[in-house]
Amino acid sequence: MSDKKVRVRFAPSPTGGLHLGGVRTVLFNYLFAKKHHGDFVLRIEDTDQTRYVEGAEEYILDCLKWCGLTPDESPVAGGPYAPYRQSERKSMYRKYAEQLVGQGHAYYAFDTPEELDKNRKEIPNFQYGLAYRDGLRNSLSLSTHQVAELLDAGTPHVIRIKMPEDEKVSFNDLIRGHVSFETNQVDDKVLLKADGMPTYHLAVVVDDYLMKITHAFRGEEWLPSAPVHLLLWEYLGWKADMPQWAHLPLILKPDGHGKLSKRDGARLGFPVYAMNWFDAKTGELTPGFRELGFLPEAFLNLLATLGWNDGTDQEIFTLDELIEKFSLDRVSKAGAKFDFEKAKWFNAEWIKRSEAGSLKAEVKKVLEDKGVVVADEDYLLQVIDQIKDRCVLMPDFYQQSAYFFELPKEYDINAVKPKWTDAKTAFFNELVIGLDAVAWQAHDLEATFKALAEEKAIKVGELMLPFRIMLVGGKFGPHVFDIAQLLGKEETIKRIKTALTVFTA
RNA sequence: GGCCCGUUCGUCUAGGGGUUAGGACGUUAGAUUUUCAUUCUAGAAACAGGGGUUCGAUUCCCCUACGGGCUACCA
Repeated sequence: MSDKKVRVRFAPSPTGGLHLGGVRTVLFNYLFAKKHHGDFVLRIEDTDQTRYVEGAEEYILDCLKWCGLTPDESPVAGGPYAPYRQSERKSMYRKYAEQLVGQGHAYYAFDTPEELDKNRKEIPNFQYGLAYRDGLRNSLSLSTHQVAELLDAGTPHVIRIKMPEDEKVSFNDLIRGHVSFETNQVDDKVLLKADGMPTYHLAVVVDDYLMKITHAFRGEEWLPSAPVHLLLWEYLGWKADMPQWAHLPLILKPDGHGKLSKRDGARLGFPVYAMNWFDAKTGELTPGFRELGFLPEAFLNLLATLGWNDGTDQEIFTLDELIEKFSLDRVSKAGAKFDFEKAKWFNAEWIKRSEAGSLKAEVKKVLEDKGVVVADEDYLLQVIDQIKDRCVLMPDFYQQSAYFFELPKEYDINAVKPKWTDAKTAFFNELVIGLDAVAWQAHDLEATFKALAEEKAIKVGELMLPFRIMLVGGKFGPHVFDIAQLLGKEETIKRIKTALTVFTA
């Protein structure tokens, strides 16, 4: 097994938006594949036609693209093991299910869903298996003749695996170590549905085998069905090719307990999906990390450290670093509660560490979406350098930089008016004149400003805030003389004059 | 209920038979920033409980408790 080329797959069901945990599973798959110079496959598990959602597959592809986790093989990229949608592979599965029936490891079952519901309701701990299968309608309990008749009549039926009696199924999970199950406790899972589609259980085994998957990562919620899959690999005669399993810890709600769901996001005010997801049926929009203003690098970074660490104090990792350092044996076993505060911290760190140039396009979009005209991109770059340390999410760039591009929309008048004096009016009137002659550099501006203050016998501290409000409109932003320098002489003077009329009105 | 998995500061985690149990987010207090944020410094804050094993357990074993997952012709 170890000499085989590493091949992993992400196998989502196209039923809606892509959850945090889903992206983390993709990430771990991707990191593992790249680290071992293997292939990363995207396989769409659309075997449940009743749950199919229009646009979900495209959405998943878009998410992967945004994250930069491009599959080597996928429904759109194709590949040597196409097709990559299980619905298009439908015809492949039946023969394996029939093979299992022939071998005595599976059987036909004719019970209707209604009958089974009734049993579940009436019999405590009912499960279709050892204890009850003889009393139900299937090819184990019925005579060969009866079964043939039912089959000939086209009676709807499923194929179920026959769990063996008194056996222990165990395997070595890459994250959890030794895990074992008693077969008597596992029910006879459906392998092939009445509509001819395989269930996940059959499809995942058949496709992992056919696609030569070497390592299978999935959420911990799959652990209970692992024995079914193990047995299938064995019964189908493929045991030597079975991938190594790794069941990832779950991502939990920040408060209370349980798996994180999109409802928690709505309830607690943070995104759960990677990108906005619009449900055409309900008209409901579920917000995403991307639209909220997360950088994909930060998103990946925070996901990577949710359940994994490299053993050092390092917390900020680039994708390349993650590929280099990732290791399954450093993935923790316990579920992790999602912490949105820390998620934002990751984003702020990434913004701070990013070059203005790499932020430019996204910042420009943020500003233009708000109606701010960005005419000069070099100017924009300088603005970004001035303010990126104070932005946590990308939309913060609007609030933090709009005044660099247009007159303040409003002035924090309460911060200046109560203490305003005629002397200050005189100061700023003279400042306008004085400024006109200054070489336009922050430190020269500051010197001129302070000299004039001294001459007028006004404390500099009394003048700094009004000056800031004049240029910015509020009590925030970088050093005021840096702002003035960037704004330019003409604009600065204009803003002083404009604000003066407001302050003295 | 049954089965499976798990359990170190509020949260994410490091560590591992002998440590002042480390880091990060958040939080508190200071410093810097004539605004705010950043930054810096300091502080509070954890080994679920009970039995073993051992000279010595937070670390290894067992039990209990608690938490989570699964228990569909969904994935």
